[in-house]
Amino acid sequence: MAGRRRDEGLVMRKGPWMAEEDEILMGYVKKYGPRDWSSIQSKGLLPRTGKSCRLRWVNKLKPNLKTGCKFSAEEERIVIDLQAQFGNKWAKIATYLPGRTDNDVKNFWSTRQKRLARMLQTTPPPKSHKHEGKVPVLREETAVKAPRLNSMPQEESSKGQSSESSYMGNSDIIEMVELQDLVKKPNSFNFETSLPPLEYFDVEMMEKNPCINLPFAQPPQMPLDITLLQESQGLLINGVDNTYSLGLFPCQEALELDDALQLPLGMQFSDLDGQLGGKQEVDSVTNPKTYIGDFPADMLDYFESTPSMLEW
DNA sequence: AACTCCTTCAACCGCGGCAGA
DNA sequence: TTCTGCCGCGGTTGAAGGAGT
Repeated sequence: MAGRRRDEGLVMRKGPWMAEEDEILMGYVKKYGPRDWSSIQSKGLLPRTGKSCRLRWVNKLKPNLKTGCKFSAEEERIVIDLQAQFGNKWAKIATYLPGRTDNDVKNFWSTRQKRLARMLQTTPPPKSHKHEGKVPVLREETAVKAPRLNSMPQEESSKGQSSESSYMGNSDIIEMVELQDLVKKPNSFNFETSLPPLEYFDVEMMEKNPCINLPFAQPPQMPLDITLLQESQGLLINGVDNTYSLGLFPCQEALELDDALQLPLGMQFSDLDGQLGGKQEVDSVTNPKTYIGDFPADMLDYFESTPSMLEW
């Protein structure tokens, strides 16, 4: 749908970029650097607005972009942490993710939010199951401490927060809502105010096992009885409760987690393996040697490059 | 195979901030 | 001080492709 429009007397092209246009734009940036975008238009090099050229460069042509590469677990964790801290400041968040653009982060986040919202609305009740009605969920009796990323600039963390994500605020504390309240009012909760931050749900695990993390889709019939020790609350943010993390755990942590989580009815952390979809997770948990190898390859890129590499 | 629905992502739009005239 | 133009950001849209039926 490469439409055209009149812009200041010139016919401006819109829509998908052609390879020739990319080449011209690359040539311009190579010669003049990524600036003065409007002069590309005024010089008649491309029938595109300066904005469009800049966007194309930033999102697709810039070197070292991880285009077409899914977000790794580590990147996902970083986005979650930073979104909690900065709110929807995608450009700022993207600076912590080498090779990712604000558009990438934004799209990733909205996709994730949609998935979460969908699951929270449509999760079917679990079929016949030996733990039916005894759903392990987190009970938010205490506020969960949310540690900051070590790399967080102090100057940033002392600043005011974005409007919609103030729960990390200056107190450094996420105030989780009382689960009982959610259970009482399954149809009246408000995404903005009533739920624990959506990003703290383990999306992948929830997709595989709707019964595990969704107390409100089907109110449990037994008193909920999982508490988090302070140590595991820290782990919760640092990886244990994050996507993929249950499958990435070395065995020692897994054993400790059994104790920390106080799973109901004699259930052990390792019992979750079956619910997590199979042997691969079991191996990952019980065999520390597979621990590192299970990380997505591109996660390591995070440690290999720095934001400065992307700067001109 | 055909159709529908869903997900992903590239690209556009509108707005606000900033700098220079 | 005001105006103007440019840049960057966040929100939104729509096409393309995949998944499901």
